[in-house]
Amino acid sequence: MKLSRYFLPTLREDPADAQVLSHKLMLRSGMIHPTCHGIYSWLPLGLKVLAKLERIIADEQDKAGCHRILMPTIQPATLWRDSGRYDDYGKEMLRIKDRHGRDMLYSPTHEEVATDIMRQFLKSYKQMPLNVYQIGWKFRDEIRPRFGVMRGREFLMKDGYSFDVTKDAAVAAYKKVVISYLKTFERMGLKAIPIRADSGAIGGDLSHEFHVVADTGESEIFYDCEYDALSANTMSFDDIERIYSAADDKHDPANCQIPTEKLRTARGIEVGHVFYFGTKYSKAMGLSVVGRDGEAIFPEMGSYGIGVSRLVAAIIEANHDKNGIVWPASVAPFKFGIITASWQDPSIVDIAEDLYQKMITRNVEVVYDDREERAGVKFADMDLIGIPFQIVLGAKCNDGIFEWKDRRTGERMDLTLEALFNKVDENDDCKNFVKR
RNA sequence: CGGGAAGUGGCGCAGCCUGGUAGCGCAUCUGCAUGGGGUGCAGGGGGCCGGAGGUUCAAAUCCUCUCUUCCCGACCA
Repeated sequence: MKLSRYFLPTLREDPADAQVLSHKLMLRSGMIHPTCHGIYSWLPLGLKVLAKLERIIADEQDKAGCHRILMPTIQPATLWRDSGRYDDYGKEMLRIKDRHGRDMLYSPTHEEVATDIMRQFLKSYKQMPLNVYQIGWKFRDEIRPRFGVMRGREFLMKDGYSFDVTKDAAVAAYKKVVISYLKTFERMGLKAIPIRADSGAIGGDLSHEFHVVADTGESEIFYDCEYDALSANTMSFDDIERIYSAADDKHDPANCQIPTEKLRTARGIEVGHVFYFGTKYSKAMGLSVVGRDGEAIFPEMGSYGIGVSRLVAAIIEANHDKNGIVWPASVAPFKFGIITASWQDPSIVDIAEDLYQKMITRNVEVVYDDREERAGVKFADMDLIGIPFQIVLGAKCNDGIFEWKDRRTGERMDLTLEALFNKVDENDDCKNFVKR
């Protein structure tokens, strides 16, 4: 992408309305545009990041054996009357009427629709275990939307629903999702702490929240430093049950088992929440299958959510510096950036154009700042929008030398074209993605 | 909804107290210069001062109402 032709409305100053850093940076880098209170349009740069997150989430879900579907945002009230939640769910649920006067709603969550689908599909215990998920928009008419997409009213969520024959199987499905979530967050460059939680409006008796550690997090969390050393790839659910973690409302310093020197205190942003709630919905909505002995079985269910649009903000909260966003490479809108330090030297522009074309041909995610601006402006914008790897073309590129800059470390090195492409390949996990 | 604050070119702000018909920085456009870390100079365009009503010869400025936004509380991915 050439920046001169891109739709990237960057701002030099923080909008006065934005309070938190991620919101300021998302507005300044032209990722989002506020459409009304708590409702945002996603501009090209922001949408690219959302798509990256979706891709990682979908990949991990698929690996965990879940099946992607897509459910409607507008739903009939009848389904919610079946589950008993139409009257229970408060003003967060946006209620509307269609032209025939039928009660409809913009869905805040999808347990009812998922259960309804399975009422049609699930006939036998042999069809389970089954786990379906979607990545779709939700609407919750929050009392007080704030912090940009961190707490918007309309938000993108990955929500999944599991159906199992027995409680043991359902709990196993639950544990599997928890582990896959940890892998998902780790791939986004995030440190996520699972914390035992109340199940709230969804109901049920087993629930975990996932908190991303960031200085500007909304809640205070406490956890054993052992989490720092663990990798999601080797972690088991037993580790999660064994290792201490709690949010501020649950943490009791007097009864905390672990020694204070091992206790970590941090701010956390809740980016995921999972529930096991048994037969609550299957019984209420009449979802049953035939068991081995011909008996009726109400599937044991769980639901699993990741706040995708909130994750964008959470990643920024956890990855920024004074110059702007510092995207982890796996979620960056563009992995590589090309900057010409002088646009008036035609040879440099030609070399930049050539390099850009070569990278495009290799299907590399690259943004080329071809604008007729001072180098300083280009550097500032590349840093603001958080491009992880930046290639700078100066006088030395006439001798075949390119400067490579790592946004995270600030490290710079001079490379030949061949070395440059090795470096590009080494850092281009898109190709690895496809291979896998 | 309760408690605070604020609405003035695209963005950030000043002007308001003490009414006289709008200004600065950034952005944008033009020209010249510049060319390795948010360039310099000069010139230009763009605002019925959130909206409605009132007071007044005269309202961005004073009064009333209203809408919107932000912060604190209850809610949550």
